Amino acid sequence: MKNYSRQRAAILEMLKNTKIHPCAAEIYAEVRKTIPNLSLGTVYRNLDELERAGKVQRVAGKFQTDRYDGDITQHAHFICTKCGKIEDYSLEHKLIADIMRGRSKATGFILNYFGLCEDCCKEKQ
Amino acid sequence: MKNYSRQRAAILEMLKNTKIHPCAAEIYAEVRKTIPNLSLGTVYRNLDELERAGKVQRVAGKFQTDRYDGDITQHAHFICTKCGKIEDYSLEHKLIADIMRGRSKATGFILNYFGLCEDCCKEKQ
DNA sequence: ATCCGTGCAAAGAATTTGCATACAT
DNA sequence: ATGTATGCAAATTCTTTGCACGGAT
Repeated sequence: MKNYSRQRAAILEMLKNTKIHPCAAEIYAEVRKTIPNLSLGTVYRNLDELERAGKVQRVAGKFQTDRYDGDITQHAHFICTKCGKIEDYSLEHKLIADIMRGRSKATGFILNYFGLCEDCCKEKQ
Repeated sequence: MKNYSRQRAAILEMLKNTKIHPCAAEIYAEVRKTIPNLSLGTVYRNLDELERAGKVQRVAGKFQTDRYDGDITQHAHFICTKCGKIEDYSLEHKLIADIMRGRSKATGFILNYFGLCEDCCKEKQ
């Protein structure tokens, strides 16, 4: 996938330079400052595209709106259960080790991993 | 919260007895076999209620539809990137340790944890 | 009698899509 | 010239909500 549209490049750029893990509407509002006639549909299409190309990741969570992260290195997220803020943590962070061992005050964590299930592995194609 | 409606009890029961981590529509279809005039709004209202009461959990993920889990013990999910199937794993499972150490073939994992961020901790109330 | 939950249908929010036009190669 | 991406608006999909009625305590 090439990045030859201004829109796509600007969306990717914006995601690389923010720490707020924005949703589509927030990306739209921000990039519109540079490209005023940007449309929301274009944001959605490009987020799909960028995600499938592995240049961006959707944050796994319990949001009512998809949130995106321009940092595709392996890291953990802390998600505030009150305000929804998302913070990045390295996997080596002490807090994470504490949580995994049940020694932290955080209310909980989720560990989800991805891959092909057995059935899908068997299928040709 | 009491469980004194047939509908709520049936929804909870269904979630406790399935391993498919269903979405609201799947719960609706299943419970309707027993309570044919059940409405979808009631399913949504009860899922909210049950989640807030901690009797059920929404699965954190990248779905386009919320998925629910009647197992509220701490465990991990394996999510197939092709068909979307969700499988349960205990946190002690060897595969998880392997993934955490980068020794597994799974494409990736996410570790998200929840709690109050600093700002929200500071707020009165 | 009171409170809470329900079914139904309408409303709302988030996301996707069709189409004619415009841009990149 | 050809591919692909865009803006716009309509359409879909998922979820929430208002309201009058029914069931539980």
